[in-house]
Amino acid sequence: MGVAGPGSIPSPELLEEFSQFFRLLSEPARLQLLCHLRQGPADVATLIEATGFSQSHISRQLSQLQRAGLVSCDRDGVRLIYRADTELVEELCDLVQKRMKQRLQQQLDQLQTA
Amino acid sequence: MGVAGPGSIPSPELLEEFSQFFRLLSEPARLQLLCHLRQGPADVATLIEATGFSQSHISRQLSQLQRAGLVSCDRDGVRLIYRADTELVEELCDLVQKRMKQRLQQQLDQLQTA
DNA sequence: CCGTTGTATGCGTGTATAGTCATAAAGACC
DNA sequence: GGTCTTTATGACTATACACGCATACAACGG
Repeated sequence: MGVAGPGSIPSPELLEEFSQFFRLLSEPARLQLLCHLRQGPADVATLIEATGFSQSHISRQLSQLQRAGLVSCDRDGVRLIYRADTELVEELCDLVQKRMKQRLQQQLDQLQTA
Repeated sequence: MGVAGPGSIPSPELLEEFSQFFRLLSEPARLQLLCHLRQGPADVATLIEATGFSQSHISRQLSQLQRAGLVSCDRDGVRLIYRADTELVEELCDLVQKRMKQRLQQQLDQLQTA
């Protein structure tokens, strides 16, 4: 075992699962829906209004998020009320944002040193 | 402010940056490269050998990862030795994996209850 | 049962990009 | 300079999928 650490290489299947998950978050539309839902549950009409996307598009994106367990919904009569299901996305975004800040700061420092 | 929490909706620009970042991780090939590099620095030939991808493909993917600050490289003569630059990716994958396990466990419990 | 409202889905289009091959560019050695 | 090796890039193809339109399907009210 090398000095670099014990982490071995994930199986192709796991790699595929990870990438599929990140793929969900790689679309601004879906990220936007998740953000709206983190403010509290909302029905589809509200989400359409908020995002400006077509009903069919919203419907499809929400299905994908639901299959991944990131959102779920209750019926209110014929309406569906969606809600975000985990803080996972926020935690992920927090990590990424922290790293983005860090990088920008480094670049700033380099410019000032030079 | 609602009871749901203080988190406001990110600007479209930030949303775009997040999604671009996650997009990088949404490709098994890139994830695979990152995993290999986490085992320690490696030259391009090794990465080609390990992944089976063409040289041009590897080169492009590494450039993308480098622009995002996830890898960097040193020259050894004409060779480039790449290295992973942050633990961010591991942390992200750990979070996702934790959540995956959690979901599977829930589904298991439901089946056993029913 | 029928209309109305809200959600899902088949289909088509456009765009982005993964991946390859051929080739150019850059560095090392003679 | 010429040649060899390693990396980068232009051109191309194939595929995935975002997104909208039209429409089918489901749930409620009369």
